[in-house]
Amino acid sequence: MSETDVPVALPESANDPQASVYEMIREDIISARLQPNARLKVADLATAYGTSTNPVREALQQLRGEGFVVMEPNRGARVVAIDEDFVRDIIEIEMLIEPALTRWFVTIAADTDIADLEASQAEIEALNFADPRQHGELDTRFHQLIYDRHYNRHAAELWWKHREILRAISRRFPTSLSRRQAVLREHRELIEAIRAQDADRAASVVARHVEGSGRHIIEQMGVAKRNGARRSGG
Amino acid sequence: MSETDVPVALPESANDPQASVYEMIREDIISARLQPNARLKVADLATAYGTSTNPVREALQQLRGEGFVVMEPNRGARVVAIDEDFVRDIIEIEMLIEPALTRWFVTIAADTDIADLEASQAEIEALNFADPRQHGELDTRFHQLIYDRHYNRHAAELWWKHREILRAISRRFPTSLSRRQAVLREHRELIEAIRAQDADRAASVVARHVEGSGRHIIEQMGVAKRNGARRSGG
DNA sequence: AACGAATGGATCATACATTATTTTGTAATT
DNA sequence: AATTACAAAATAATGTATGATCCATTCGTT
Repeated sequence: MSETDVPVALPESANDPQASVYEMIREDIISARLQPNARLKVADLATAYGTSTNPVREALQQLRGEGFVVMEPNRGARVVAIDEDFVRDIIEIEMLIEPALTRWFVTIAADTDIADLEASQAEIEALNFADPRQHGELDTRFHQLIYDRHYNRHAAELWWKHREILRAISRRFPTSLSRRQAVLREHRELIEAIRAQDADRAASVVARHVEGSGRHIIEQMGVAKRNGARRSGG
Repeated sequence: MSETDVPVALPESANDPQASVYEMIREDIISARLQPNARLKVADLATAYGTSTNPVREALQQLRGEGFVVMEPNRGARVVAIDEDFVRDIIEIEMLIEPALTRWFVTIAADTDIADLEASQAEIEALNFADPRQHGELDTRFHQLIYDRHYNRHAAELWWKHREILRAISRRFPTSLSRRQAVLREHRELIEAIRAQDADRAASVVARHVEGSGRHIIEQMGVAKRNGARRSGG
């Protein structure tokens, strides 16, 4: 058997009969049920997800366009390696884009917008990280309130794409206590800066927020990797 | 017939028998042979490009991932409108990314790198915009010397994707004399800043370069649109 | 206007053909 | 015996063809 030729680790996110093949494969990549560098054989996937090969082929193309899958001509598809570099790359791009999107929001934010942000933040604080998955959704919604308002749909969609990847990765790891505190603090600080119409401050808070998020994810990935290596005998 | 239901304007970029369906459709979208908002019917495309439907469907998924095509469930694909907003969106993102990539290059550039840049610039000046297409290639190569060195492959690939779109659009329009001068001037200035290890200056030159490029494209698009409207009776 | 049939076309399911890659087996060479 | 070279077989990607099903729009009727 070759290098990382994962032995058909039956994916089985095929619970939701509503989900498309694309969504299921994507979910399985993100949740690491389909491991990094695993070969994605069309026929295997088709049987695993209970469809024909046609939808699988299209799903793989789509996933390639979104960066979840890499393909070589005549050699098929593989799961992209979501490693520290991958996260760092995305975070660096977000550290450029999110502050820019935030600046625009500061210039157009009305009282109702700020009220929405506060309501969203209140939900986050009420949940208090009890459910990682739900926290991820609330946190995403908080930032979405800011970025969805931007006229640059390309940039907003780029954020969304990156966000979904990062959220999915984060879901696999616990959030440290210090990171929890930082998240809440930075959110409050961001709302303050927006209320004060201080674009520079808002932008710098966001940059710090994104960087901290990335740093935390990468640290957690390192922890997981070390643990994984230790128990990889089973 | 519905709104923009382009009447099967036989694409026919099917000259190159080597090119994949994906490449041909992409080329036809970029060169506006497939017009904005045109419906992309799988069966039509298959016959037009001389393939079966399967490769077409896969190509469309890929193009969707790259933003050339928009799809609605059960309603198929359409060519995305490459209008002023589209260009502005991309340019704004590039105005964030390219300066950042450039800063890194300044920190690692060796004498040979600068020599490469100068050689590339010499080629550009020798051609002196005689062939728009070739100029586009040389100009792309010039910037590629800088960006390909970056460790952030995601960012570099994002640049490349955007670059190809912009280059293709530019090819449709002439370059004004003032823009030609600005391009040459800014390239030289960039080389100077890199040689002087002045990251700030290099970054600001690049930002200006990108912005000017976008402004020029958008102006030319406006000219073309007005001309097109006038002769749209034929 | 409301409703149901007819249509066009996307999407999905199969089956098969073709081609490129990888593996495997065998023989020749060192 | 180990290594290299190469042919044959297996594997899997890619392309073709065809029919079924589902969805959205159009059209005719009430």
